[in-house]
Amino acid sequence: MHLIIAEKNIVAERIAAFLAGKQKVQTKRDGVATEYTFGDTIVMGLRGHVVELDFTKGYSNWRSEEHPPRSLIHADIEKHPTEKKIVALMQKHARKADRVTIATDFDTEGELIGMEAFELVRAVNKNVSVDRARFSAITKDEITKAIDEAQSIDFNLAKAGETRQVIDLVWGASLTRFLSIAAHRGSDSILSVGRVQSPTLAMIVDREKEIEAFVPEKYWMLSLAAKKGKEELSFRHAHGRFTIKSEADAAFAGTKDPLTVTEVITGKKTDKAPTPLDTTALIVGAGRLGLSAASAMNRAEDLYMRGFISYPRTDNTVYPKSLNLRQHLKMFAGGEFERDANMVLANMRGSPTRGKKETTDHPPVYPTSKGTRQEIGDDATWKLYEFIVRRFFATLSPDAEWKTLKVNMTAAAEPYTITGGRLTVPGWRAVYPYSKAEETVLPEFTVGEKLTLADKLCEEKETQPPARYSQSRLIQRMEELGLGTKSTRHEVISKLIGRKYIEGNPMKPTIVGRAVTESLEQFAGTITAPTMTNTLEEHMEEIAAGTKTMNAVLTESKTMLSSIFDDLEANKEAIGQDLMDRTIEGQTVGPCPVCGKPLRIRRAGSSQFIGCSGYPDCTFNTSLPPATWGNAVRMDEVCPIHQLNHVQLLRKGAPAWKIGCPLCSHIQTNAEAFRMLPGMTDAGIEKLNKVHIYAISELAGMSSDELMRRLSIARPEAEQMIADAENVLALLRKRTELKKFISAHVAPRRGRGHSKVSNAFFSKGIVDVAGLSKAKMSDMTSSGLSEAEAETLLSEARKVVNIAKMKEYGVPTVTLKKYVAAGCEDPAVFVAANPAGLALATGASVTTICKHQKIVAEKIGVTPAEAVSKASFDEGVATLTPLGIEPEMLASLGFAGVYSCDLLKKANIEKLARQTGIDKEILSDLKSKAKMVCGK
DNA sequence: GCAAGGTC
Repeated sequence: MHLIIAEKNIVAERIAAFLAGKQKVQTKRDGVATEYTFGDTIVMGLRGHVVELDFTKGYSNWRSEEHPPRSLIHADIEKHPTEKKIVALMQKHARKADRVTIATDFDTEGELIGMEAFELVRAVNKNVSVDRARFSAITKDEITKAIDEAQSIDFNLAKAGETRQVIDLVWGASLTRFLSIAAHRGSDSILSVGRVQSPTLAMIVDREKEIEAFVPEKYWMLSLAAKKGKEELSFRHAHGRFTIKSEADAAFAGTKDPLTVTEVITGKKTDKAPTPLDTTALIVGAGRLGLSAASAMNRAEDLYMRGFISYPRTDNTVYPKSLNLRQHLKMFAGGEFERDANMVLANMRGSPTRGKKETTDHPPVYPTSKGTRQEIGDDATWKLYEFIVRRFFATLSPDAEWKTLKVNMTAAAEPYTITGGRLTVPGWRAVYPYSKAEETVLPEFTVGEKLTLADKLCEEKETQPPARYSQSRLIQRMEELGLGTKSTRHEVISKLIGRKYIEGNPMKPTIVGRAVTESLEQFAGTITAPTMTNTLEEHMEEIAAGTKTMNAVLTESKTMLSSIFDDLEANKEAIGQDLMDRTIEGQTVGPCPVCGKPLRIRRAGSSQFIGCSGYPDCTFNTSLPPATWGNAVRMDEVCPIHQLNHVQLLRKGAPAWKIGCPLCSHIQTNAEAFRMLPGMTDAGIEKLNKVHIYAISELAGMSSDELMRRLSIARPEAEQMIADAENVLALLRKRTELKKFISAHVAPRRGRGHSKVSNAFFSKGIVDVAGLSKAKMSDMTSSGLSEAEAETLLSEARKVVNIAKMKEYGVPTVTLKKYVAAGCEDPAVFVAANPAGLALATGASVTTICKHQKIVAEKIGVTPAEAVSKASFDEGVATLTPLGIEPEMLASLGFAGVYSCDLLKKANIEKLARQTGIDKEILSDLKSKAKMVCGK
């Protein structure tokens, strides 16, 4: 049997289809593992790497004394299967195979993946012959030829790939652990370091520093408006930017009639059609459509898996010869792009455009089938597909041609100029609207022609700092520097965002990102420079060429890392302290208004607040919504009044909740409460704020001496104020209680939140649960509640009030709970209830019940229900036992005063049915049973 | 819990 192993399922499927010819291919799928069988051949796909490198067991504990970060440099490394199902399937077939062909992608990583497969195959079948097929396009001819002329695995090339794996793991893991431990960072906030991510982060940090250090310079631009007939045209001064004001002024003064055309230059310009799409160009194009790099790649992956486009991870910018371009244009017949496709077919350029990079593993990204808006569904994904289609069209279309015109003139002695352009041959631009071509059509000019000066202008401008990186710009830079690969660049950006190293769009570093970069630059500069990748690649080439061994390269790399650790360990305390000091900055929002020490965002569990770092000497604090609404983070904006950084709450998948200046917001929230003080005005509130009293609770808790001193007022006034504040505070507490009560019993609806209902109640004078229990129905329905909701709320409120009363009268909590469960929390209902019924319903002793009823009855001034003695109750209930009555029914009977066989026999069925709600027939049944059981 | 590289 011949086993063919491809890098991915989709390639396996196509290899099988090509090789099977007319034979039928049998597909067997088991989760992620799929195999394709025809004749004596099985083709299966891997999922890229199916094994992973990791340190041996003892190194998994980060804080192990025995294995500190440094020890990872020389730790043993093992390979673990990560795709167990696929490995199992491969080994199952390998056992029976007499030929195995590795058909992974034709690049370094593909060779390594192939070697991994080889090792797994040989582990179960020592003698099987293994060969390697290399193909640069997945077409029938290429594949057939590659399998027929299979070669052997290039172990040197694979070893080169493995060297990269080991170096990345050792450097990344050891430095990540060192930095995280030094800065006391936990599992959710580790400080990661890597050969690709660290230089990428450093680029963003560098750019930010350039922007900060930028000093804008003034310059001046001169222009004039000239009239030609009725048309007014704007000419620029030929000097361009004036950097010296006096020169600009002189030129401006010299700009006057007569205006004379001195030169008319016409020309032609070719506007080249764009080149085929590689991954980077795809991400850049998607960026213009408003997609992030990660979103673009996810959508492209989706389009690829559904067969709409070719493989989206490619560095190739040259279409392979085997690709039938005409056929791919014809496939758009009958669809949305038919007209454009026909136009391209009719005017196709001699050969398609080609970019600078040509690789052998995958073609450039192009459409592989016709999709409709409906099929593709998602709007953004459709736009991406359309872009790929139109780019494909553009690469097959003729270049565009422009006719250009440049007119020079003088205004007295000052030279001015204007340029125009007209698109004479639209070419590719007719099918590719993504880069706009602005036409400026100028009228005809002749040399010596005179124009009239209509206006002149001297604009003062400033040079601008360099722009922050957009995601696509950064990915372009990464590619230029050789950082990452087509498949990983966008992931690196996502990783930096996830580690909270960078934020925003365009991207800027966070304080943490900056601190980490600067620490690394100082102590482990190698890892922050893109040259580490370049050097590694050179070494890999040498290993592949056989001029260097893997071991030699690893030893050199490890020696270098060891000397970095000499430095790091010697400065461990300082590095850690520095990182901690600097990253705490992110939690600092500015000076405390009371004592001037820094205010910090503090967190304890899910609650968060802003507190003074001078605590406990200074207790100033402001509240923040709990972290379930989002983590509080500092913003760059600073409040001009309080010099505090603005704060916002960030939660995944939700828009940011901007709190603004924490003190402004604190003052605003508390102003409402202050206004409840009798005679309080806005000016009064301001006065209080000025002496650092920001909340009513602070005022209520203050000593009169302290208030007298702060406000310079007399004692009676201070005492009055504090008393008023206490009253307001008590009222507010009741309100809070009412709010809680409402949110517990009223379901929120769109447009009717809990606070809306609460506020409606407050405005009607209903401020607490006791008030609610006596509320009028009309007040409740006009507060936004339905009648049914109002009924429930009312009865719940009464219940709460009644329970409170019962407690107050002296009914112990434990028993009270039982009475509540039996529906007897209303004191009036409770005292009137038959003690036997209560005893049966609650299980409490009848004596205790009578005692409680007596106490409560006295308090509310009524006579309690007739007492029942323990003896008569116990005896009576015993006589009922043989009847086997359900406990619930027994209680109902008890409440109606029937708790013995005798009482049952004497009962009036009509009346009993009304009292208990039990069916008459059941009752008479019981009664006759009672007569039989009890006799007489 | 670390990296970067495959692929889904």
